[in-house]
Amino acid sequence: MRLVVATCEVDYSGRLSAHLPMAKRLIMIKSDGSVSIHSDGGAYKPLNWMGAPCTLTIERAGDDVVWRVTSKGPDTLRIALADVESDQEYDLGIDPGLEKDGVEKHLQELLADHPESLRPGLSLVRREYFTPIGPVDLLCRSATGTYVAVEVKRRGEIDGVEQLTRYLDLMRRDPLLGDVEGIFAAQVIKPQAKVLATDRGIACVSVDYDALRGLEPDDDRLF
Amino acid sequence: MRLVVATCEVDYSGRLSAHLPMAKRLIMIKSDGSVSIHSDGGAYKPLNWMGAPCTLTIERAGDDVVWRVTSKGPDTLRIALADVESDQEYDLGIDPGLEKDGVEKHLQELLADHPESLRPGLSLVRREYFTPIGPVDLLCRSATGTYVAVEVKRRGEIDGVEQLTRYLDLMRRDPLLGDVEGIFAAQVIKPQAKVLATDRGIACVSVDYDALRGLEPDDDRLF
DNA sequence: GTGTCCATTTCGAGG
DNA sequence: CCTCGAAGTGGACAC
Repeated sequence: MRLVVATCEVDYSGRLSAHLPMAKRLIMIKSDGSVSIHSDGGAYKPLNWMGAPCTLTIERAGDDVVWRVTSKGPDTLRIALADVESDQEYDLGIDPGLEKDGVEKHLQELLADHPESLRPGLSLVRREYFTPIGPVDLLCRSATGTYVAVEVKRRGEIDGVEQLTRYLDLMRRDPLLGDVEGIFAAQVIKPQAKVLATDRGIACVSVDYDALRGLEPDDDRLF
Repeated sequence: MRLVVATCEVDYSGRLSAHLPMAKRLIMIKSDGSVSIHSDGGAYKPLNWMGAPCTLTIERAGDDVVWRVTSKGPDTLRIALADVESDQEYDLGIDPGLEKDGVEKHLQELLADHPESLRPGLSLVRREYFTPIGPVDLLCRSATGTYVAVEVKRRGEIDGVEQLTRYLDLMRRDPLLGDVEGIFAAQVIKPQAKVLATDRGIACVSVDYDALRGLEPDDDRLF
């Protein structure tokens, strides 16, 4: 990885056009050739970038040095360097990578193992029940035999309600299923999503992730 | 901005749990306090990060130094530093900021100038036609006088169809408009979105951005 | 401030 | 390889 701190002016042309006036910034060049230009503010997103694969060519225009970064497509990044304050290269090697835990998939697994936590008497028919427009997270059945489609989200927002609504519309046309109820399950459900769901006759359940995890045998929790 | 290149081990706990094994990485600390940890691969997204506002406290555990970055909420980033290869501070000042041009808005402008490219005989009534739930990109009228609502997207996905559907539902209740047809226009329309649109009687049009631009007088294209 | 929608999204899974 | 949905999404604009 090469780190350059320099006063520079940047122009991007490709999917859109963008321009950065002359100012001091950090230019990060990864060993795969990708380039990103960071300011000292904002979140982690760089001001401009070019993802790999790409090539860097250097042009000299009088006192100025211009880097041109090009990809296969029409994307071009032009970096005009005025003053270079620092230019250093580091050998970081390949990263062992990130281990995650606690996303939607895990929540879905937990609920698949404990459907009764969503509603007493509920039993699992299958996970990822396939419909022509995509898989329903959980297909369950109530004590009375009615099918119940469950959409699982980490955060319950309006999109998730729309998604479940589409599934329900489709499933209710299937004579093999008959009537299908809907449950929208999430750790936190936003008020607007709750209003929309209720208006459509969809039940909302707030899921306690830690409590659910407590119900599990804790084989794979310690690592 | 402070740049530290160091062998480190990182743990994040908050919205999820994540762990990074010991390896050499770049740690970027911006002047607003935000921290991001980058490897020498992948796109611009860091492996771990903590957005501002947050506070960094330093703990010493024998030979090791541990940085603890905490936000208001439950988010915590724990960085255990083994070897520090470089640690430098730069004063970048505030960035003058990015100037963009040429996204969905431009596509909408082009289509507003050439509605007949969407369907022969179509004429523009107005751009950004306001409804209580948001603006319709283009309101047009067909040769026969029927109103046509057009939703413009760079990439046509299922969300866009939902959006147009909501607008159409609302507009069709307006006796002043009468029947309203829908056109979903995008540079590329995904198959699932096309299926949903068709199922709802919404026409799909793939837009050739470059061809449209060719129809324009090219005053403002050169700069 | 909250809500909503776009993004040069990035990232991962699955067919 | 593409397609799709999720993200600790981030960012901009409207209300």
